[in-house]
Amino acid sequence: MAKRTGEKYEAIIDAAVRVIAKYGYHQAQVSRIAREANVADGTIYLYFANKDDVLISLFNEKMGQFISNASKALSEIESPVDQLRELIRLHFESLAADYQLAIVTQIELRQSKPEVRKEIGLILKRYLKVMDQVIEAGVEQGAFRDDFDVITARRMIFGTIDETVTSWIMKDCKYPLMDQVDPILDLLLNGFSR
Amino acid sequence: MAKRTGEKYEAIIDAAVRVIAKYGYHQAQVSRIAREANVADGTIYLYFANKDDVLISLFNEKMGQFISNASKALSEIESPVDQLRELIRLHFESLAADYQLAIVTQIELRQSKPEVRKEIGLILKRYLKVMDQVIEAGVEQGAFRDDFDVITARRMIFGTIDETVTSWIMKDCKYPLMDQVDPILDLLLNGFSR
DNA sequence: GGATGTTGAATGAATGGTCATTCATTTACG
DNA sequence: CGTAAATGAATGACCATTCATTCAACATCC
Repeated sequence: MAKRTGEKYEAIIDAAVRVIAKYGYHQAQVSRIAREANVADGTIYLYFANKDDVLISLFNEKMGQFISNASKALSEIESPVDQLRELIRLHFESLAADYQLAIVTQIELRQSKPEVRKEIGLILKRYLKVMDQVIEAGVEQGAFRDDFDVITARRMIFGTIDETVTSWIMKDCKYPLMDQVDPILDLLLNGFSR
Repeated sequence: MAKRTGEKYEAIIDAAVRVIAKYGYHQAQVSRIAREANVADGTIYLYFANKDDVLISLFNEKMGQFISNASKALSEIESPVDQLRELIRLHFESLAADYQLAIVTQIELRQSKPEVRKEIGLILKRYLKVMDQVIEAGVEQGAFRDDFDVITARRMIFGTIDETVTSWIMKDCKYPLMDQVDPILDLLLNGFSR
């Protein structure tokens, strides 16, 4: 049991994204996901240990993909400012490209049980490390100030990006998320002060 | 039914905070809240329409209180920079003062059903308006730049504060949250750039 | 080549546990 | 007494998970 690959494995994960995005976390019963994947209820348990495992695997697959892409893309950029811009751009781009996934990761999965959120947190940590590296490079190369705390700065970057995406979804993605990249970069770099 | 005041009304809300903080949202059954409040299960339905109503009322009572305090305090400050500092300070102070409430509003209530979260969002909006006013005053008085979007800036402030509080809770409140006020204010005002 | 056997994937109806909510009854108070 | 407040056992709805059964594909032998 619990194969972790195959056509149906992916079909179930993709069905879960669609069902959760459409009906919300609390209405995403196993049987509904199964129906959406054209699979019997029991089949899900041949590929996943339980319902929680479906959700964790979903996040792991999608986020893991994104972190790999982002790491690689950033490593090919020299300038810390350009790295930061690209980080924001990639983050927004990946969610704007698949707004069902955006709803699921940004809104719905945050309603999951502690055990699930704990796993999600571990996966997210890998992304936060990438952010830290960008900031540290900027400090070392002298593009950024050296008198602030990296963790505080990273929380600011992540918090700002996260809040921006969440409001974008809450407003039904009515405006282009990508338009926010440069305004945010500007404020992060230069602050509000005149 | 559904009186919205009285000794037991408050006892139930406070019990809900304690139970949710201690056992988590998903283990906060009505009967457990009732027991913690020294009240019978059915009594809760004399004061609240249903379980969701307990959660919404909880947030409304606690957050409403905070917004009133903050509005008043800020109106007595002239300098926009000082207003922003005080906003951050009050936000952190109110959560550092009652870390059970912090857990509930910051972590647990975010797992609630859509209907509950919608109500919570409405209440939060009043707070976001206060933030907007602080930013607008800063722009008008020339303390802040006038070439950024107020909404973008507010998302940055709120996102940063929110993420900071969440990590503080996730790290079991091991360091003084208040220590973060000035570093955050500095980064918001001046940015990362050298 | 067709009859028969074997395997494991897939099915979906049935189960069991969990709670929110109700309401018949009791208690307290004026 | 009469009324309102409080009680808590009983109810019923919901849903993840199980597992006896079916099905499909391929192998083996005459």
